[in-house]
Amino acid sequence: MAEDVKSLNFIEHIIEEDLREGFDKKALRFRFPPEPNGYLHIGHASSICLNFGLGLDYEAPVNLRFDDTNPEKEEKEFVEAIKRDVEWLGFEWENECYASDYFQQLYDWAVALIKQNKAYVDSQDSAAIAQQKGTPTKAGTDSPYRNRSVEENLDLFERMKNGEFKAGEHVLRAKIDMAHQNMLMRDPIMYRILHKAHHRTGNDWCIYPMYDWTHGESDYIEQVSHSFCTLEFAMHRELYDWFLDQVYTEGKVRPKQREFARRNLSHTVVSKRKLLRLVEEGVVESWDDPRMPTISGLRRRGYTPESIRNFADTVGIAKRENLVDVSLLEFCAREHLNKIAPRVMAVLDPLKIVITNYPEGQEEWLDAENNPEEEELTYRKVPFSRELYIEREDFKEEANRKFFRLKPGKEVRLKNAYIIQADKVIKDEAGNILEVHCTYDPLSRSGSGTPESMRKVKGTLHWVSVAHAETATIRLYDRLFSVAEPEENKEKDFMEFINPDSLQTATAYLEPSLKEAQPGDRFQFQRLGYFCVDKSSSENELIFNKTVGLRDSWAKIENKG
RNA sequence: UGGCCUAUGGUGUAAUUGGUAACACAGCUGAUUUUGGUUCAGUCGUUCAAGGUUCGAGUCCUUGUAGGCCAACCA
Repeated sequence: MAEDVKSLNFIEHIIEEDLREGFDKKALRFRFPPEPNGYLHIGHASSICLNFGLGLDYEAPVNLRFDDTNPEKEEKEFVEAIKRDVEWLGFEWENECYASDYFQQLYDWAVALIKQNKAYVDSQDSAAIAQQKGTPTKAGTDSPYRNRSVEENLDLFERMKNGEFKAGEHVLRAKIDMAHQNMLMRDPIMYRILHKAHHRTGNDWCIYPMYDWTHGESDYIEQVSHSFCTLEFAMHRELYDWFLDQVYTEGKVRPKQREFARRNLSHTVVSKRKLLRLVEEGVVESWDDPRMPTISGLRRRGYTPESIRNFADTVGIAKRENLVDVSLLEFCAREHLNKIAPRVMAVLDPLKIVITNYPEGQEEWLDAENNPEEEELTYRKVPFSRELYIEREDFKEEANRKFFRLKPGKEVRLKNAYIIQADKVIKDEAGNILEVHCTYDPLSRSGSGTPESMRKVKGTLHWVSVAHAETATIRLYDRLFSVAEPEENKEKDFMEFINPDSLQTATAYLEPSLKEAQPGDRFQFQRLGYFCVDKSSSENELIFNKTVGLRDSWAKIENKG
């Protein structure tokens, strides 16, 4: 049996090679390490899918670890949001970990480093330290405090911990090499003094460890075998390894850091700082505004976890610069929504039509298919009557042969109902079309099996009975930025590229079955797109968010003229 | 001026590790269709450059070019 050779990404290749070289498969362990200082976005989703996906593939545990070493920016609110997002994506973590849980261990190790004369307390300000750092091409110079005695260092460090100094008075630095080619190795800071309450440790500490000192050691404590991060940390790897060397004991798993390129999505930005600006400057309503590339925004927009996971898988992972087109994300949304979203009829831009030969006051409840993709077809009832709304753009007084919708003297089918023909256009004095009078073929009812109903008619329109229509507010979203790479132009602020029409609101008329729709429910408004009931929707006001439109080949034909 | 990383269709990734460059999206044709949706069929187009090793190079070597990253008491 020819086994399908599954193509692997470079990270899987690394793991496979480690396994081949004798690494115990049972010792495989991964982690997803967000800093709880903002909301997760689509870029994080890639990382989540990567790490948790590896966990699933290799049956290895994956920890969710909050990298909470900076009490100035981190908050519990973000911890909760992050947990909710990871869960929503459908992943389960083995342990919920916090770097702050390791503060004591980290401190003990730091003391040990001081005793080995591998760390020292520097009492200069940050400007002086930066000054001595040198440049990529010029070696740095030693701090005047570099050769303090072990005793003095121990004493100072303990007093730092005890809160005897103000922020900025001292730092603890690793003693490595001020002339090192890698600037990160030029005596990196391990601890700084911060008199700030931490969201978990409260006021227990007033010294906080830096990222480099914390991250690798946390991986080690958790016995993470493979620690994946983005490319900008590549230079940190040397330091990661150096710190690990200081604490590593033979026989334990030695974590391995490897770097991948972050995923960039076209027509949006995904840096926390920039997303924050969008929120703070009111460009969007909140972090979970459906235009935001945050996971919570995508959720509110109507994306499914499956579609996001599938997107991440399809995009893959590598080490080169990239810009993934949003159209791929949209494809993934449609692909899944097409399978699961019930079809309904809604008219966003109504044009009234009157079926003149349909008896006044009469109504019929017709069968409408819920989803043609389902294995077993189910139906609901939709009301038909003399006066209907159709989409304004579905009628043209004068149209060419390619326009197979409603036009004078030509037949179209009303979805799930009858075949009609336009007879007369009623206009106001300004020439605006007020309504269109039509006649229907009583024998052409859909599903009736009559020869009339089987007639081949080119166009099929969606419609809603005026008398039975529910109204709803519809939010139509477009790309937040009008250019593919808003951050590309270094001279211009990315905010200049904001698409002013990223949100439009409309009042729609819906078939009555939608009255019961609940927040989070997703539908396909036939011929229009996928829509999701917003969380702010209520009994009094139904609110729908447009997730994504259907593929629109008519728009292409139309644009070609 | 230094170091590290990367380079495969328009886009994102693969290529059983040196053996016929493929998959998805996008584009374009056509078929089917009571959604101009879905589905199906077809089509377009790719190894940064120049040398070298080899029977054979996207893969290895050399040089070059282009892009990204590196000097926060951020992560």
